[in-house]
Amino acid sequence: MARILVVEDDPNIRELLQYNLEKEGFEVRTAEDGQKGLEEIETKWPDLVILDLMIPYRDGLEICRIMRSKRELAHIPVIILTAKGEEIDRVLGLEMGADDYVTKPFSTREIIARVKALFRRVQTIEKTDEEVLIRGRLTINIENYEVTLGEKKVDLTHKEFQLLYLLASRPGKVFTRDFLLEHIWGYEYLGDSRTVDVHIRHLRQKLEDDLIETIRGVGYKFIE
Amino acid sequence: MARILVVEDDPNIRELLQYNLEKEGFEVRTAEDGQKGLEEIETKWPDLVILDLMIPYRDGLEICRIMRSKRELAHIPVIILTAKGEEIDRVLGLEMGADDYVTKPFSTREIIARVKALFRRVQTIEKTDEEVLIRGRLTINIENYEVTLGEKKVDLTHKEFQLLYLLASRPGKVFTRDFLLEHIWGYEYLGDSRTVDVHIRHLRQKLEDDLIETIRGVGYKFIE
DNA sequence: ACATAAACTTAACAATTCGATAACTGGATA
DNA sequence: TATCCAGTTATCGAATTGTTAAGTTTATGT
Repeated sequence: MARILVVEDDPNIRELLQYNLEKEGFEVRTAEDGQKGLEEIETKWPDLVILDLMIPYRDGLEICRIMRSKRELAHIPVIILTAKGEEIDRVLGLEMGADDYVTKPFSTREIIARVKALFRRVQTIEKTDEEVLIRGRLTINIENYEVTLGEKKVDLTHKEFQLLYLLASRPGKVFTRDFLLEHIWGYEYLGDSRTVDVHIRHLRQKLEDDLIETIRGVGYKFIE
Repeated sequence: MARILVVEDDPNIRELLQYNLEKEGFEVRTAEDGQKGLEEIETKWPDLVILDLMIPYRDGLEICRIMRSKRELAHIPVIILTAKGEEIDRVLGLEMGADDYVTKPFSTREIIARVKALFRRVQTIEKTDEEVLIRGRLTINIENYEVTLGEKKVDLTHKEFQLLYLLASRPGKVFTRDFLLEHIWGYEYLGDSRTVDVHIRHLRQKLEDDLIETIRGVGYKFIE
C-alpha cells in the first residue's frame, strides 16, 4: 500500500492523521519538524507527503521548494495544511508546487478523500499522459488536436473535442450534464444544460451514432 | 433535489435556514432538538445535516459521533454550527467527523455556499469510492450505471436503478414504502404508495423474483 | 479595426420513454 | 369469511431527450 509521510508539529493532529490514514490502509510515517521531515523525504521517498505550513526549522513551503528542485522527489504529491488565517500563502504555495490544500480545522473524512483523490489523479495522469487515445476505430490525438475514425480525419470544434476527449477518457463511465458543464464550461457557467445535448448531437453526426450512449435521467457515456 | 435536515433549537435561525435553502431548491426538514434530529436522521437518511452544537437532549457532537458509527449514516455530510464564544475542542470535533464548521452569526450566503461546496466535494470524491456492489450473481456498477445478473446485462430505468441500489446497499434491511418514497422520490412527494409496488414488480421481472422479498405490513428487503 | 466565417447558445417543436395512477385480482390474516 | 394488503396490468400524461434552425458571440484574417 502507499506510503504517506505526515510532517506536523502538533502531536494531536499528527496522531489523528496517522490513526485515520492507517485505518484506510495506508502506511504512515510522521515527522515533528521540517528538518526531520526533509531527511525522511530524501531517504525514504514516500508516495505522498502531508505538510503543515507552520513547522519548526524549515517551513512547509521551503520543503516543497526543495522537493521540486530535486529530480527524484519532484513528482511526489504534496498536500499542504494551513491554519484558517494563513490562506494568504495560497498563490505562493501553488508556485512552490503543492498539489492540494486543506485548511484547519478539517475533517478526517475530507483529508482522506483528498489523499485518495490525489493518488487517483496522479495515477490517471500517468496513465493518460500518452497524447493519443485509441478507442476501437477512433483515435484522439491530444497533442495535435486531431481525431480520426478509421482512416478518415474528423474535424471537430474545440467544445466538441473537449467533450469527446472527456467522455472517451473513461469509456463506460456515465457523465451527468452538470458534471460535463462544470468540467468543460467551468464552475460558474449558468446556462442551459440542453447545450450539452446539442454538442452530443454534433459529435454523433460527425462520428457514429452509437459511440455515445444516452442514459436517460442521468447523462451520457462513451461505449466501452 | 437534495434533502437537507436542519437541527437547531433557535426558531429564528431554523426558519432563516429553511427559507433560504428552499429558495435554492433544496428540500428542507427541521428538528428542534437533538433527540428529534437523531430520529429524523435515522429514519429519513437526509443527504446533508446542519447541526447546531448546543442543542437540548443530545448535543451536536454526540449526534455526529453516533452518525459516524452507523454504516448507513456514516457518509452523510455534516455541517456544525457554533456560537462565537464556544471554543470547541478542535481535535474532538475532527474526530467526530464533521465536514465543515460555521460560526454564528453567519450570513445566509455563506452557509449556502458551504452547503453547495460540500455537496460538490462529496460528489466528486466519494462517489468514485465504492463503484461496484456485488450481491451474489448480481452486480451493480454505479459509475457505469450498469446492472448484470450472471453474465446478462440488465437494462433498468433511472427509478428502478435507484430503488435497486438502495435496497441492495443494505441486504436484509427492511425498507418501508414511506422511506423509499421519501428517499428516492423526495420529502415533498405525496403519492400513492402503490407506485413503489409497481417498480418492485418491474425489478422482479427484469431480475429474479426472489431477490426482493416482501415483508407484509412493513415493506421490502433485498435478500441477504 | 473591420468584415466574415465559424462556433456556440438558445429556443421551439417533435419523438420517445418513463412513471403514476386507477382498477382489478389474488392471497394472507384475524 | 371478511378484510386488508400486496400483485398485476393497461393507459394516459409528464418528463426527458432528439433535432433543427435561428440568433448571438467569438475568432480569424486582411
